[in-house]
Amino acid sequence: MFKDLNPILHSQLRLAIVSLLISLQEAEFTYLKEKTKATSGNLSVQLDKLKTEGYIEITKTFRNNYPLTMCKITRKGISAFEEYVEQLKSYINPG
Amino acid sequence: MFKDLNPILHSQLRLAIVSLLISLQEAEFTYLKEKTKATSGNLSVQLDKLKTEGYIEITKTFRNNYPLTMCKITRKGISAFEEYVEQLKSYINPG
DNA sequence: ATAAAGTAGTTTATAAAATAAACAAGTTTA
DNA sequence: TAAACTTGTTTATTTTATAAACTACTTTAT
Repeated sequence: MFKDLNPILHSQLRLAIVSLLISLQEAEFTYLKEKTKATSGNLSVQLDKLKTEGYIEITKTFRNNYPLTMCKITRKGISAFEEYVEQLKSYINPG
Repeated sequence: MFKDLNPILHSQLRLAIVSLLISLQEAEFTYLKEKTKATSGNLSVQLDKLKTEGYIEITKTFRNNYPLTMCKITRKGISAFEEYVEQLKSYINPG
């Protein structure tokens, strides 16, 4: 009847992050922060969860002397997102 | 870009409850418990939250000597659900 | 050269939510 | 009349989300 919702994706901020990365492939920390309107701390924590789950990859470099954190969606992240959407449908669509 | 997700509905159990009530109009506590596979305690707490929010009405009677708790969706609950689905679309659909 | 302000984050502490365990109040069955 | 069952509620615990505080370094102004 109701499929279990992937708890990693069933979070407003993590869902927004993954949603952005799905369409962009990759994005910078600061870009994600601006688009999601999250605080740095919250974003940092949620990115780490997504990374731990293998849904994104994080690479740290420098640009113009400043730290630059790049986040990239993985294949696992993409299919988890697609599954999550299917799970949601079991709640949204009657029957 | 991303609409805020109604936190009352952005919960696996509460979403399942409301989803069921949307199609049935009303349902008994025990029925909801069976369909959602929730524990009684969890169901009790979440029904109370939905009631407090005005999304459902709860009426308590007896049937065959046993307590009978009936839950009914309200107009407010219906429109909150519809809004929630719209909010979700801003995450799911690119653009 | 150095203090003040800014960038880009991380870590830790607090608040909120979900869940489970324990309890209540009765009913039925053996 | 005791044991087991029904239908829940309340309280305690765990998990999760969020915010506050901190780190580390850079740039700008003095």
